[in-house]
Amino acid sequence: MEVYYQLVTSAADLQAVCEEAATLQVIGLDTETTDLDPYKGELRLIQIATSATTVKVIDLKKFSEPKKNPDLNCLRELFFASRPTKVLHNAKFDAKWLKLHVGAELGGIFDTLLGSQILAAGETDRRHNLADVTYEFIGEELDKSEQVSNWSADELSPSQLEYAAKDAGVVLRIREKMIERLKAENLIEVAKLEFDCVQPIAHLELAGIFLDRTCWSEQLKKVKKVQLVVADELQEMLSVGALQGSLFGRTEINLDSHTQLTEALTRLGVPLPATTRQWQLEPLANDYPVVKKLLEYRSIQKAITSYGENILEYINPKTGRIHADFRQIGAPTGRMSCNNPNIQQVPHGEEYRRCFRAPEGRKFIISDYSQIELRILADFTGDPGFVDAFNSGADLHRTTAAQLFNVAPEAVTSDQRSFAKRINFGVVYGIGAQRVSNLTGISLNEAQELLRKYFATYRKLDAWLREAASKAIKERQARTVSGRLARFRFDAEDRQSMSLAERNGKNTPIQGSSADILKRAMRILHDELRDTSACIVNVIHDEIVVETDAHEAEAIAQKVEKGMCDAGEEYVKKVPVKVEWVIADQWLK
DNA sequence: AGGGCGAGCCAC
DNA sequence: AAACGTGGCTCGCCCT
Repeated sequence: MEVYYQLVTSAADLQAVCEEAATLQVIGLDTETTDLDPYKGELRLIQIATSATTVKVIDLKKFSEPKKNPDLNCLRELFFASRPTKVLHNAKFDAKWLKLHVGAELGGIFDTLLGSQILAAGETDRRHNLADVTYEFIGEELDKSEQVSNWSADELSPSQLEYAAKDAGVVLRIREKMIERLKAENLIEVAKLEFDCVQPIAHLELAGIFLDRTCWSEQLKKVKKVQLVVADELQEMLSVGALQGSLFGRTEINLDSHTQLTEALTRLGVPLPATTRQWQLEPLANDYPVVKKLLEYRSIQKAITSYGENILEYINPKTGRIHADFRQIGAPTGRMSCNNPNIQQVPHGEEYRRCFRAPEGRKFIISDYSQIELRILADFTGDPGFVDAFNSGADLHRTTAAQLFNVAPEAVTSDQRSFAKRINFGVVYGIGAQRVSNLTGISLNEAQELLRKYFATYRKLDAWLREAASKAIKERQARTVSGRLARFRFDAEDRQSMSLAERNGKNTPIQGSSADILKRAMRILHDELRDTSACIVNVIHDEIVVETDAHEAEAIAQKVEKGMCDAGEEYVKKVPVKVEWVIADQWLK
């Protein structure tokens, strides 16, 4: 389809564009930049499609200091308003550039990337780049060859401008088709939830988080010292009885090679299980000192490789902070994922987390939902045991332990409580007797008996889980509280794939609803914190880390707690939603 | 040489 | 067979 573009280079033309756009219900939006990193490159073009075939291309090179330039005020107003709806593909990308380089925030986002992912509902074989989505929804090929062209040239070529204009126009046509499909699949609500979460995540990435380089290096130095000793000890133990070793000193093996390790351990007469995984090796540790040493080595090695110097390379030279990438729909359940680096998987140990800290004069508010998945489960199942425990403020794990062990709640030992806790959490994942047995050390028969008792205590919970499993097979899908859809693929001949689908049927609504609540909370907090010193700097599934000026930390913490509770209570009705927070200098609870 | 994949282990 | 769910990272090994 032919797209007509108008190049906008003057304040007067821009004003006219904004005035026209403001009268519309929907506009297409896209940007062209000279880099992928907004802290590095320049924002060159902003394309506004007033119709699928008419696009205004704003050349920011013709506007000096765009962030402060009053000529762009009309643009900032247009963008911030919830109407017209702004249609973009991967809006997070553009939102970051517009925020940083123009000082603009986008209201009323429709993101065709997220829409495509929502419709795919976890089908992993689907691609979601603009070319693929264009083909999928309107059946046209899209030429992306200019995407990587030189966007810093003084004068852009007609071909570049045409390409730029085309992308902004095509999303309008995709949206028309996409809305039909979202409606047909009952996915409008979840789409809105996701679209509203784009801007908060854009700000989260721009804000980044401060990592104390020195603190991290010092920690690493300590671990490396220990590692040398442990590696040497392990080599020594493994080389006993090696053939070539006697003449030329010790035979060194690669301790990280699974093959070499298996060989060496076998030679030493260690009865190796199928794999050398931690959980399989643990029972052998007492009888074989070499196994114990191996486990020690592994845990140190993990610390050095995964949490070593590499993370320091992610510190942005401009901001001195780490700006990780968050994938808004990272898992089929709707959970976010994070990489480059993954700051959702920093070890819980104090020595690591204390390196993430608030800069001078700032504070962290570390805030998390208390047992949100179990509360969601209580709400879904309406099981009186769960519901009453949460409503009365009782300790659910203690209550469960009392039931399982036939003792009064006050008489529950800490061992019994942690036992019950494991079962309660396990249930969320569709745990079976085998796993209970492995986890707790009781026999398979005892584990079966225990689960019978557990589900006899929580009858409605049992019924809900059974129903969830059978629905997963019958309907091949599940939904969360926001209506998010997850489709399951399995082979009716393959028991393993069937039982996986059943466990997914139980787990997806719970894990996914928790993700829904968190995303809703991010939106609420984004609005609540807009004109304060506070910003969200990390999000870890049920935890939100906010950074704020120290003087208003207490007030901000109150806002955060309220926002998170409100988000939860929009979806969870039968039990209260509880949020716990601390104000701290470091990422420590 | 470098991509793909599995093993192993970190987070929730 | 970890038959307890979702991710990402780093390593060795295999393949082209």
